[in-house]
Amino acid sequence: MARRSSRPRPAREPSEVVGPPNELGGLLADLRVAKGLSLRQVEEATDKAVSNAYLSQLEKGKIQKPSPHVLHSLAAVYVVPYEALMEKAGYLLPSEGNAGGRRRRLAAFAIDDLTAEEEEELLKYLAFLRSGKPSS
Amino acid sequence: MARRSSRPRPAREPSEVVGPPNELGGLLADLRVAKGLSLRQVEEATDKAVSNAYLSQLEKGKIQKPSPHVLHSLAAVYVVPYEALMEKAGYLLPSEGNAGGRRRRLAAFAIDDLTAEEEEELLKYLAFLRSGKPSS
DNA sequence: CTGCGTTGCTAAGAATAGCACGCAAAAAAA
DNA sequence: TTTTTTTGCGTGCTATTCTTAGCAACGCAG
Repeated sequence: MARRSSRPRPAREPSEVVGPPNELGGLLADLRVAKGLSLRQVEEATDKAVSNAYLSQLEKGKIQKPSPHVLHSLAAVYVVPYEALMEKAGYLLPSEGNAGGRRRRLAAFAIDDLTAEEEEELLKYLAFLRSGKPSS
Repeated sequence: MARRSSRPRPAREPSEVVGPPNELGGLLADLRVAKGLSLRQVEEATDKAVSNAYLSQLEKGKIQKPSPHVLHSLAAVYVVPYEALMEKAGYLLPSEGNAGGRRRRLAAFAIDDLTAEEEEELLKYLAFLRSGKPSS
């Protein structure tokens, strides 16, 4: 299997967000044992969102990129913050959640008060404005 | 700076992590058009991290759970912060990303690249939007 | 000892993310 | 016009996530 027809491509690394590969599994296992919970108890605590079998694979490092939905459920059971698990899974850089060092001045008008609907309307209008102009 | 407290807050079901189903596709399409980029130009801009074919399916709502890795790449191309796409994809609750209480009401989509004229046009349009619409 | 329940774990499969390839239509060039 | 390029989008296909059953080992009554 895994027979490539032909890939002359230099096998580009997708340059991922970041990621320690296997440490997540051990962390999840430690968290569970620290809470004194069994695999099935965790499954029950997540309201069947994470099966005990899948959690086992997760802890043994057989899953490389668990869905954020799973991480969120587990973060709720073990009390750790969701961000921490996301970071361990390689979905977030160590301090990516609150950069804020960029984008300043132009946002000076009322965008802080935008509702989601207004945001989308503005975006569509901007798309219309620029529909013929490649920037720069 | 007057504070608009009359934001129509959409009720949310406390069942799932979050539940905007298909809104992500339209948002991504709007962002791309607003930048004046084609599907293949975005693929190129992400350094082949997101194929044009997949981006098409993404914009048409055929993909339900895109990987955060994809969202990260797209957030880099369109200037929108990573958090925003994660939230639209249903991976984050509207105020989950920042535990420090720092409220970064983003909605700063392509604002970094706005020209002065575009900013003025947007401001006018926003004024128009808000003058004609009662709060739902 | 023989059930009976719980533990972690695995095998096999269903479901889906994501990509390479290619096509029809629109746009641009000739 | 015709030809070429670019556009978005559909079609297989692979890799991976996640699920449903089930297994072997353990402890504890009876």
